[in-house]
Amino acid sequence: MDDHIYDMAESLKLLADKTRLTIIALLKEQELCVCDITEITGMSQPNASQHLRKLKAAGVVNESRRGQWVYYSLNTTNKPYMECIYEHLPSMKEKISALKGSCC
Amino acid sequence: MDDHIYDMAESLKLLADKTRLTIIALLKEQELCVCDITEITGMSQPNASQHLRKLKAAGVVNESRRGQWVYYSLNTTNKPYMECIYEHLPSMKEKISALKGSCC
DNA sequence: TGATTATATAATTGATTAATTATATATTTA
DNA sequence: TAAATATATAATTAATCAATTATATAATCA
Repeated sequence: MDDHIYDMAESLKLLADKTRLTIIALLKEQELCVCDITEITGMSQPNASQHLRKLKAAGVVNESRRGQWVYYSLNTTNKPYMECIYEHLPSMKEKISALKGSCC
Repeated sequence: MDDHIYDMAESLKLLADKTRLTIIALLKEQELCVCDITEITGMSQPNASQHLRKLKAAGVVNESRRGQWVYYSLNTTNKPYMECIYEHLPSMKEKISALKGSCC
């Protein structure tokens, strides 16, 4: 019971960050590569990479390399207590459709 | 949309802490005073007080003073995206029933 | 009123962590 | 194979934050 609370707290720490929550909101719409995420958000590439690594380590996102590009997608089946958070994220459709896609 | 994500991240930071999550799990069972919480968890009184203050400032818990004692209760209606978290907290019934209640 | 109990606040300390800068690895293409 | 592009990792720095210690406030009771 104590372990469960500890695990929940550790998982929630991952979501309790503006940058990672933005990445999650984007990936909820569709899978994206790192360069898409940096273009949409304006964050640096190393910064995006580090946050994605943490999310992947916790099983929140899945990774798949295709050629030069590494695509990330959201794994919504991972933690049931995260569902209501995913559900209440704002839509990122507009930001994604504004993608120039100059990298991939 | 950016503001919403920022607000969500700030709110989630409150829950992303083992100590506060434990307090929330306890208050989900029933309202408790500060001395109950310190007795059940073994945390220090100033520590409990500080965490409760943060939770109250965010509207996560309600406060009511009755005599010497200040009772806290969980405000589950506050943030809809926290519902699934509250739902998946482990039961604290056993710990609460083991209360000696030597303070209040 | 003075002592006791319950709770809150303030100051300090140590640990955690996000972002940046610099560099390394991996894949593709000329 | 060399150059270019995409991504990852490492090291550093600055900021945030939890817990402790010490002290203050508030309510009750003798």
